[in-house]
Amino acid sequence: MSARSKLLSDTDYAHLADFRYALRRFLEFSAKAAGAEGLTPQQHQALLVIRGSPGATASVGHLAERLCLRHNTAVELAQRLESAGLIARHPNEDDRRSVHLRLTPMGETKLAILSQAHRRELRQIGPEMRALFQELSNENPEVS
Amino acid sequence: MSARSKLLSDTDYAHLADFRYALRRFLEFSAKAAGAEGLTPQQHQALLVIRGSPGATASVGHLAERLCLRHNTAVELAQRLESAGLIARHPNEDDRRSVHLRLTPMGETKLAILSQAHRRELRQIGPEMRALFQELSNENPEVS
DNA sequence: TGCTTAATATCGTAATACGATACATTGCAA
DNA sequence: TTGCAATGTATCGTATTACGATATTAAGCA
Repeated sequence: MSARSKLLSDTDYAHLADFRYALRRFLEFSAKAAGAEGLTPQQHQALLVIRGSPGATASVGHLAERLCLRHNTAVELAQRLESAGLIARHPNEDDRRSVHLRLTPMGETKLAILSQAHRRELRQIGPEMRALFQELSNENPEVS
Repeated sequence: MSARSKLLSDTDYAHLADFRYALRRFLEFSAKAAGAEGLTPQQHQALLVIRGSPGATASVGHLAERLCLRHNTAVELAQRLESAGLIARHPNEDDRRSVHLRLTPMGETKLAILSQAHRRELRQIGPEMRALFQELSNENPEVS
């Protein structure tokens, strides 16, 4: 019975699939919202990382870490954000290898709009997501 | 006060950022797990959609819908899955425009391995995710 | 000073999602 | 039944972007 319980039933697969579908719809919502503000999804998330970091500032390396990206990808993303006028680079006086990324007023405004919309959406889907986690956690309850 | 409550504090941004970070780490876990089985993330998710659909079969259109992709992208994805020997196409007798996509034994095996790992991971992060939803839902509690 | 490490930057490449478009089949209406 | 719009799948060219490999600059330390 404990060996059997590791196998997945049709229902288990359906639950996993439903969870991923919910996730994708959220990401789709997020991408559309970003697009409505003229941002790519990654640009939006980069702004959120920066704004959500201590002092509302982040280094390129920190950005990479929080976005689960390689350093060079974060560099390119930061360059595009700067070109778009959404962030500014400030020299780091303490370590001149490093750079402080900070939002411009335009970046602030767009992120504020997006974040309000996202908080609303997350509150909407919260109950469904919690239920999905519940279902996934309750299947085959006491199994190694 | 009801106008003020729509604005976001530093903490609000941090919570949103933490939530997205948790999401990305899960997606990163998922991508790595798929890669360990020789699959791209989209291939894995396509297998899950098909397997989780009624009758363990799905049309290209249904695949597109559940993956939040355009039809043509789903076609290409299905082609790559077929080339990789992970799915097979079966003619739909009822509607010859349509195709039934179904997992091959190899697809079944790899999806089973991945799904067990994912269920484990989701049970792990479930409490954290629930807490994050909680925090997001509890900020500025009674606001339009 | 010289060496190692760390942070950011540059460049070429590959993967993939998309728009536009085409083709085949179905179903409906006249 | 014939014609036409709608539906499902397929093809092709393009653009974006994440990556690996590599380079550059600065810090830390023996």
